[in-house]
Amino acid sequence: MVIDINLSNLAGPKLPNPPSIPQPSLARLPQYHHYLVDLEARGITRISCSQIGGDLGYIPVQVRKDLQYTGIIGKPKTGYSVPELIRSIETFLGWNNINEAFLVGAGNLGTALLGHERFSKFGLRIVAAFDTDPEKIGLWIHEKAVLSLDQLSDLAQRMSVHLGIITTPAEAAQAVADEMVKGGIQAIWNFAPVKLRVPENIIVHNEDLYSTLASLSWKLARRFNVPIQEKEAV
Amino acid sequence: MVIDINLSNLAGPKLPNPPSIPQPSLARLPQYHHYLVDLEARGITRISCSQIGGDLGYIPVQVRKDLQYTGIIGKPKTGYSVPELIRSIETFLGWNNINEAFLVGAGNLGTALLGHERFSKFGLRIVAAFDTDPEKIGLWIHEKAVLSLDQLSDLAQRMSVHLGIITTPAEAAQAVADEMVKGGIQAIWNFAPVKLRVPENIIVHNEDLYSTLASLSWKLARRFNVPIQEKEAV
DNA sequence: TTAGACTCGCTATATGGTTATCGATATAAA
DNA sequence: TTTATATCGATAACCATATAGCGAGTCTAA
Ligand SMILES: NC(=O)c1ccc[n+]([C@@H]2O[C@H](COP(=O)([O-])OP(=O)(O)OC[C@H]3O[C@@H](n4cnc5c(N)ncnc54)[C@H](O)[C@@H]3O)[C@@H](O)[C@H]2O)c1
Ligand SMILES: NC(=O)c1ccc[n+]([C@@H]2O[C@H](COP(=O)([O-])OP(=O)(O)OC[C@H]3O[C@@H](n4cnc5c(N)ncnc54)[C@H](O)[C@@H]3O)[C@@H](O)[C@H]2O)c1
Repeated sequence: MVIDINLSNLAGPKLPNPPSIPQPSLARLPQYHHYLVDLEARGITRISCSQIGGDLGYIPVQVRKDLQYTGIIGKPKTGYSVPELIRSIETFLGWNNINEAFLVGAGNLGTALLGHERFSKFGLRIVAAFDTDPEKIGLWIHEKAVLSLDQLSDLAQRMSVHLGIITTPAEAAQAVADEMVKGGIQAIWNFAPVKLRVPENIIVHNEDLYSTLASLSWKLARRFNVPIQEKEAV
Repeated sequence: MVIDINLSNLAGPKLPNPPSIPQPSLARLPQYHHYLVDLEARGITRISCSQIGGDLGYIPVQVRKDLQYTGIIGKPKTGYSVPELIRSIETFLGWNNINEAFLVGAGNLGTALLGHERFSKFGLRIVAAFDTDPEKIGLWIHEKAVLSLDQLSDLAQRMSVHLGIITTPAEAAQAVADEMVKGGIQAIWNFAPVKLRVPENIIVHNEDLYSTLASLSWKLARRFNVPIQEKEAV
């Protein structure tokens, strides 16, 4: 994996309802999706697991298992229908229904996310940003209004927004999460490198860039600096 | 749970040298690091696995195993020395030696990364950006020069830069990766949602935001729209 | 000084995801 | 029409990681 860091249960203690699909499989589905959309654009209508696996670097069995979770059924010899498979993944992931989201922390990273039009293709629409910096409140960033954090919980309730994105400094993240929970937000996408304390039923996913960085620098260090460690390594 | 997605073997086929630390453990180390730095700032000098686990949502055994990979040794009853533990993690991850990096794709996301000062605390210094857009070449973004992509491989060799960051659109990512490999870059941090084809010995980590998004929307969909699926779920 | 409790470190087991194997089926070519 | 081949779907073996259990050491407090 790139090492997936997947981590997979990086998030925390056990879930009440274990998911019916392995987390790593879930994480691979978007990759297949990107690949398939590209195929479709090139006019290819049918595809086999062996082909997908060959192109993406997985063994065919794994691809087949992953795809089976979406409920698709293929035909022997010919494989799957590309458009059907794309629809199957999208439906399975809930990318047909748009999730509206609030983003908090209109800084470097927040601005980048606000400007990412393509999210709407994947079921995500960021409808507003929030901040505490008076300089930022009132601005429009990538056609989205930056509002005061005070308004968040009230607006989230009134607009039935269920998804929150946190791109504030680490110190502020917990307070922001509390505010989101107060507003009835169900799921949080957290870019700050802290473990959030939220009620059991709230879904939290951390996007920890430092985890990836750690893997990279560990491997680079191992490769360059330290043939000494080589022998220590198991 | 958060569920980390990192998946960890999201990246691809097997590595030649299996790492001496499980990928999930590697991904958790930065979390401990953040937590410990916070503790140190608050003047706490000793810490136990139970305490760490309680605060971060892991069971003590797992914390202990993870930390053991860094080579730290604790004392019964008192636990670990906080500053010693921080140093141990930093050394293990190679965060003491700075890795210089080139970033390609000075767009939304690239700009955010270029502006992130704190990376230098974690062994990463982005020294220059590259782009193909004539409007961008020649600009300075967050005190870093934006150069033409043509110069990349030559400069990478001359400056001995070993790490490359890709924040271009998906279509351009493969060509950029090829250019990086040509320049002798050893490790690539890829934010574009594509599988890169690179020689065996190149380290690639994908930061696939869509994977996280997929998990979130799958869970939200499961929660809201479809009690029907509830019974299908295993 | 001594009893007690807490925590580390090691070894063993359990869980879950990945990989291999096998039979069935549809397509294509003979 | 028949035969060969590729692929799917399901089951089973395998492996990595997470969890549990146990013994040993050290600090605290009586
Ligand atoms: N930018 C990156 O490349 C990058 C990389 C890795 C991790 N991160 C993480 O992402 C987060 C954001 O990073 P950034 O570079 O965008 O930071 P930033 O400083 O550019 O932006 C943070 C924003 O949050 C706002 N903010 C501060 N306190 C707030 C509060 N209590 N409520 C609401 N808003 C508040 C600030 O006004 C600012 O607009 C950080 O936690 C950082 O560790 C960023
Ligand atoms: N911005 C986000 O929030 C976000 C979220 C998820 C994924 N991503 C991914 O990150 C990548 C970058 O996203 P973005 O929003 O920053 O895009 P962007 O369009 O803002 O920036 C892309 C930059 O790459 C440059 N570029 C294009 N072709 C190039 C080439 N061949 N060589 C060098 N540079 C080239 C462009 O000139 C532009 O400056 C995309 O692959 C996107 O899918 C971004």
